[in-house]
Amino acid sequence: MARKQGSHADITGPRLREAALRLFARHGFAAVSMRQIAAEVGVQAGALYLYTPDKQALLFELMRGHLEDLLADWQPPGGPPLLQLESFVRHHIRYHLDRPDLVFIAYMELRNLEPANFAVIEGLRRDYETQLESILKRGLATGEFDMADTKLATMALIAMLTGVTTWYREGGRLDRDTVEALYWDMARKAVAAAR
Amino acid sequence: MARKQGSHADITGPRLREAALRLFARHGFAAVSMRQIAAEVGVQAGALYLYTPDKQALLFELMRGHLEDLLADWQPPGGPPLLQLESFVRHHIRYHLDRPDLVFIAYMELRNLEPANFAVIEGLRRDYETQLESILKRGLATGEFDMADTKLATMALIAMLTGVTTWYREGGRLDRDTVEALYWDMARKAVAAAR
DNA sequence: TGGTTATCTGAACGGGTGTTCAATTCAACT
DNA sequence: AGTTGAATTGAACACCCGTTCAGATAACCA
Repeated sequence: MARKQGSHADITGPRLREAALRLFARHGFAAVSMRQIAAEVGVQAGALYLYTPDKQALLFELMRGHLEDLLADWQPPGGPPLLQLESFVRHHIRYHLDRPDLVFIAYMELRNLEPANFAVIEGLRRDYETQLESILKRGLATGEFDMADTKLATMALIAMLTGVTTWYREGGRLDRDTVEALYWDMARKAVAAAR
Repeated sequence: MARKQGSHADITGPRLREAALRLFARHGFAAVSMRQIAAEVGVQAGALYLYTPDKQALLFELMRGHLEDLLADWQPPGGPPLLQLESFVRHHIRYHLDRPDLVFIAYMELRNLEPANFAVIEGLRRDYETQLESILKRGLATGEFDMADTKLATMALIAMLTGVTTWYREGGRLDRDTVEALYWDMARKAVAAAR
């Protein structure tokens, strides 16, 4: 029963990535089989290999795409470090709330990447962290911020912000704008210089 | 070749839990087989079932033990909320730095718990979060703290603190006491009332 | 209308999975 | 010295894994 209506290649490809993303996020990479993904797509397992060389590449491409989009989607605005930090924090929260599944697997499935793939992903993640640390360093220099160690502060802030995906649920008690504002408030205070 | 030297039951049991903990943390629950664990213990796979009813129970007991220990190990001291918060934060950092593998699987393997087990673990985790939130609420009442939402602040602080396990390495640039002090500094500022 | 080709099926491959259990081994006790 | 029984082996069970590929299908092109 192939080729039922028009070419399926441009439909099955995206559907494969969507199904893999959802299932990996829900059950974990190792716990999901190619046959489960195929069933979700509505196809036999063999057909998936027209669209991905193997299961590992499926995971890697999802993570790489996510991190590259994250990096490309934010450019530091001009202005004082405080304004740059606000832009970074608000963007981080918004971006993560929009893509909970991608964020989830990008943090959870690092262990399941082959060494070469892991190195690429880790590099992209470090690039992202460096963006934040640069802001903190600049703010430290101007005296707007105060912290004993910019690297630790970077990790602490990113962990705090990324944690939003573990509890935020659409339609819950707090709306997205409020969540964004409250995280920005805490982040700002955490690194602020005493006035 | 059984019973080589003395009774092995009180040796194999703990070794099983240690091996499972290490392997689960390193490769993930779903990616580790009972045969791999058995090899680490130095025994055939069948023998593991003298010490655990099944693989799921192995994971569940590790997580339950960790969270129960975490809850039992800290009692709020008397005194003002600021002092209680300091005690909580410092204890959290110390406890997590001492048990990186347990912390890791307790956060990463929730998806692999059967529903009944998940409910237990989630309850324990909520109990722990409630301890922190109580402190924040009290400090908000006394005016020592200032935050718009205690629940969000609780989640943000815990995420920030727990994140220490993702980057801290023994013998690294910062020692444990410094790390503890710097996290306490950020946590304190993040919820502090403007002076 | 007939041939071409992208798309997919369905079976197969070698191997791994969690779990069970009869049989075996051997320290300890009588 | 003989018996007991805790501890373990090793084989077996039924099933699932990622991946490959010859063959079937059907939309498109000449």
